Amino acid sequence: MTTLTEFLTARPTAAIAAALLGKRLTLQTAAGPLSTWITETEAYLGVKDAGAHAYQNHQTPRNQVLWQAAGTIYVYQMRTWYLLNIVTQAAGTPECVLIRAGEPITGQTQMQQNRPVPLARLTDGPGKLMQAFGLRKELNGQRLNDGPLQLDLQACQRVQEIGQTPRIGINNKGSWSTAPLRYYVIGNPWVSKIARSTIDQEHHGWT
DNA sequence: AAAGTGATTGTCT
DNA sequence: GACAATCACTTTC
Repeated sequence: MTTLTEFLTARPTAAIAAALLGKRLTLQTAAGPLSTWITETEAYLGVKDAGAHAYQNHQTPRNQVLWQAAGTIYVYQMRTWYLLNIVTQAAGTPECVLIRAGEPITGQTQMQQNRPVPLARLTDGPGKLMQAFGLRKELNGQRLNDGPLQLDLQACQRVQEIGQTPRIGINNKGSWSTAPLRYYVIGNPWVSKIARSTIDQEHHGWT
């Protein structure tokens, strides 16, 4: 049995980001559980990564929770949206994985109340996922699996094929702009910026 | 289908 | 005052 801490520390953060695909992410609410299969992630490699908030160990009030232990939730605001990250590696090593999208499993009705759009556009982006969950910054600094937000390492889909591209929105950061640190489930409809023609209607990219 | 633009708001220098 | 780990809408092919 792999513990959450082992899962989030025993290998490089890029490998953790890939391993998170297909895992179940659930938010417990008064209206019941809102859960998704993770379909898209990005790795942020801390002090050496020019695209990361923790680049060169630069600490600010916004990003300070990145230096906490693996499993700490890092939420920050991007314009009018909120983005969810999971801190990886030991305390003091400010790396993390951005959860960019997920396939709805349960709580679809509730999620569509939080974000009134068609199912196909409900959770196919990092800001959209957080809006569907009805979350803002309240979970920042809290611990995953120690509150309403839970990652289930047992329940998971198996990914047919993992796609890899540069991270979205990381511009003018030299080789870090092109580093292939974004991972996604090829064929899944709930992935940001994908061509409809590549969607696997039958299995959504799972085996 | 892809590329471009504007909205909008907290954060940091 | 500049800018951002986004999104939705418009334009163009």
